[in-house]
Amino acid sequence: MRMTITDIAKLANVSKSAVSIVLNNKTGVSDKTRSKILSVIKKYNYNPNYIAKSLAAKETKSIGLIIEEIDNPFFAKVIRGVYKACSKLGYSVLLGSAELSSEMEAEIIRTLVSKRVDGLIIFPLQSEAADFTYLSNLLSENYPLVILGMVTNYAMNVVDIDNVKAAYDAVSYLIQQGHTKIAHLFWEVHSSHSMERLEGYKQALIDNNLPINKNYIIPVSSDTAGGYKAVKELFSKSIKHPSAVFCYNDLVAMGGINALLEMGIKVPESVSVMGFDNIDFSEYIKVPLTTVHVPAYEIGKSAAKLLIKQIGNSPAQLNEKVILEHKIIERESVLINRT
Amino acid sequence: MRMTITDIAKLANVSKSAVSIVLNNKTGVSDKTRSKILSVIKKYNYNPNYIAKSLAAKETKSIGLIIEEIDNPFFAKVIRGVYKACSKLGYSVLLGSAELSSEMEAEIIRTLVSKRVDGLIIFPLQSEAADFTYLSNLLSENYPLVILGMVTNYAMNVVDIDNVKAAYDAVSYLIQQGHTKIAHLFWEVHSSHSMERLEGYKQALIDNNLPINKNYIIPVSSDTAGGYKAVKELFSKSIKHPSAVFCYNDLVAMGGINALLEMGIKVPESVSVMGFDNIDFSEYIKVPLTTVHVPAYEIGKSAAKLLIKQIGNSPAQLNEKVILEHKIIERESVLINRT
DNA sequence: TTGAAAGCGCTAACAA
DNA sequence: TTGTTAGCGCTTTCAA
Repeated sequence: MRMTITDIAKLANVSKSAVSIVLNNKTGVSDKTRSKILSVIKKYNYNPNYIAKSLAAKETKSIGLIIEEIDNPFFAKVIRGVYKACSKLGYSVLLGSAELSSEMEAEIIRTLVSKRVDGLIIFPLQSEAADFTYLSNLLSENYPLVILGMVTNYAMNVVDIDNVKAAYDAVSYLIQQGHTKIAHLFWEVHSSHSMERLEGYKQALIDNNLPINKNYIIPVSSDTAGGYKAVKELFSKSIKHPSAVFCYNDLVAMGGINALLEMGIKVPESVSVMGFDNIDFSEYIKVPLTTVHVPAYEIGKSAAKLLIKQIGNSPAQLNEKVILEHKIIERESVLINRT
Repeated sequence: MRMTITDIAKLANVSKSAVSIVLNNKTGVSDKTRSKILSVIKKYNYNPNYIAKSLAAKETKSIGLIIEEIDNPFFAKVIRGVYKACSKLGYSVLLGSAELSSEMEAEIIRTLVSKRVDGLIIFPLQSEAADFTYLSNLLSENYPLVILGMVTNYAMNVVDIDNVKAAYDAVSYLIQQGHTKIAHLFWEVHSSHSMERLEGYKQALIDNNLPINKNYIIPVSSDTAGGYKAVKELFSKSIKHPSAVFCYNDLVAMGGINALLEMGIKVPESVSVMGFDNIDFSEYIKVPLTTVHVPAYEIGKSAAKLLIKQIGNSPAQLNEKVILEHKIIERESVLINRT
């Protein structure tokens, strides 16, 4: 059987509390006792039961991280950032992947809360049905929470970029390069990122007195297949083709470029495509991607730091917004206006 | 304050044990009692404390997953597979990323064991110093364990492909295409994958009566930067240049191709390059990658299933090997021999 | 079918 | 500075 604190106490001829004090690096025992206990611990390679400690101390030093798809490079970076900050600050991370289902998301939250994570970082999905009721429960309990996206109507801690602005900047950039017919492949899932990027797209068009063409606003899944399919359809329709397409993310853009190339349409000579996220691979693809850089790793780190700060922060519920900077990365998928 | 099982018991006028039975879907209460308890639980939206349950029941329904780099697409896929299988079987996953440090790895194992995960899936790093002593501890405790790689001298559960064979096949393929001067960019970290792929490379050369040229065996970091750097150096040396390079993984291959292209060397016309892993992006890059497919997602899933099976499996310690199939994926980075 | 009680391995008052 | 004791919120015998 595994050793317990009681065993150690007996072996060292001290009380459990003395061992507990030593284990937690607190003051209250003499140096002699401490070193005696320490040596027993080392000798038997004693590894404290954190479950028992968690129950007694009412904290688990674990947080939950809920994202959509683990193997999406954007989320992978976020996860890494969260993990990095957490491990530095002594927290473990329990992973949750909702895979685009908000019921799943609610379910995951339930089990993680049940497992008493000290706080939660959530990339929120907004379905018409579910909305944020499950989040508002947590909020009303004062559960430490950081959201990776904007949420209206609730005061929450958020860490994100300004997606509206970023999309606005991206589309404005396209307009500056002389484009007037710009399509947008937006993420079909009703999420804050999806909606905000769409909004930024529209706003840029409006501010530049360009018409909003419904045929140019196309819902896609957020992966290469989504971009591929949408572009194939769009460019085989007998409508006036756009000269540029602004994509929800780099994956969509990659799929789109492949479709274009396959149809014999040159990128960027015939049509420009703009991505979003600046994932690691965006510079290695056939046409290195012009995109907007989203500091995913930093988002993860900031979120974790903010969360842990809030966990420490007495019962106070923060309402802090951390908005990180985005940046247009010029590569080769958008034709530069040389006029 | 949060509700406890005692609260629910009082509210429903029953004993704690009755509530416990209902909570765990066991038999031993009448339907009437059960539904009464259920309604109270629902009414108050009671969420059991899994920490307390874990302490009493001596299982956490969590497993630990320790890999090297979260945002490496190969590991991301493995993580996804593990997560998928675990969530289906009612387990949570605690993430650990060792970031190439075997001290880190040992440390992570320690905390995860302390948090009493029911089992561990580990992609093992082998440093000369640390070796597997920390694993053998777990083994001697009969700790449920699955290793994502081969380990000699210890009987362990492993899930992996046959890396020696896969590398052998890859290099043989290159030889079939007429290559005789084949370089290998191998992962500088002393891991089973690294060593086995190197071995397969050598064996293929030997079996085909080709010399092993030390100048052609180059240690690299396992990312694009590593491949880029190594190729730049190799092809600026005044030695006979290889006509093909077999890379530790796709990332290395991508970096290598970029270096080649930058130097004005055509891929595959002048030099062929072969990857390993078949990550999602390998088909989207400038020269779509010929590579060996590693079923990362399935590896993750199998590992999780095997682990959970072992967790259930009384005190028995298995020594099961699950070797998944690899497969050469022909794309465009290796020139096909048309003779 | 029910309930009482002991115990899981810790922490944290409180006394000594 | 030490040790004793009462929980933390569950599960699980064991009687009733």
